[in-house]
Amino acid sequence: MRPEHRLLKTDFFARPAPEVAPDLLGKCLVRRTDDEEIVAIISEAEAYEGTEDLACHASKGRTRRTEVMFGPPGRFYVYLIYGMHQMLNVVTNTEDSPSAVLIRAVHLVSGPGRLTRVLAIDGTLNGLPAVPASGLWFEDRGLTVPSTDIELSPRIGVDYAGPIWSAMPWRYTLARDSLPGLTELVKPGGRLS
DNA sequence: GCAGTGATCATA
DNA sequence: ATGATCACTGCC
Repeated sequence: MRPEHRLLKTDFFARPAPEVAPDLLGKCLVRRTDDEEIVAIISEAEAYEGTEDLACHASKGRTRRTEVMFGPPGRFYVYLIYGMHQMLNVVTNTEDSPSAVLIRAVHLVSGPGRLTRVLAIDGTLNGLPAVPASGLWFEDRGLTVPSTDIELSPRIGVDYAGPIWSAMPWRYTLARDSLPGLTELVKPGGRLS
């Protein structure tokens, strides 16, 4: 990791999910396995905040699955959905407010299920801290996303949470127009690579 | 529009 | 033990 590739540390994640999620847009998700290192620019994220938020798994209480969200921020919350797709979240806020941000899309990959497949993410990462030693972490590579490039909309697939929580505009998407310029920056040979 | 696929959790 | 419920994707 080069000096200007700043690892996002615990304090970045120790805030409410609706603050962390938009700040993650334009940040990099870096995956290192034995073979390779893959860098992906986060282009879509959703906030799941606390026990009040009926769309948040933590609203069901503290169970074996949700245990990670009740722990310290900056750890991965990975779970399997529909028997097929691994979902990648990073735990946010404090232990008083179990919350997480779902990484929904990265540039050139769409959908939170496809991105975990591409990045070789599965449950073995669940509960691990987002640091290089885990093989998966977040970096600030100097890209700044103006707030005008961030689109807000309701979270996907959470109608069961009722009218209030399902309508909450906690899905943050990087506007399509702002993407091409951003990828140039992290390509091999690009200014920031 | 809906099948596929399996962990998880409440109910018993 | 059993069954319902999924923060999804791809093919019809």
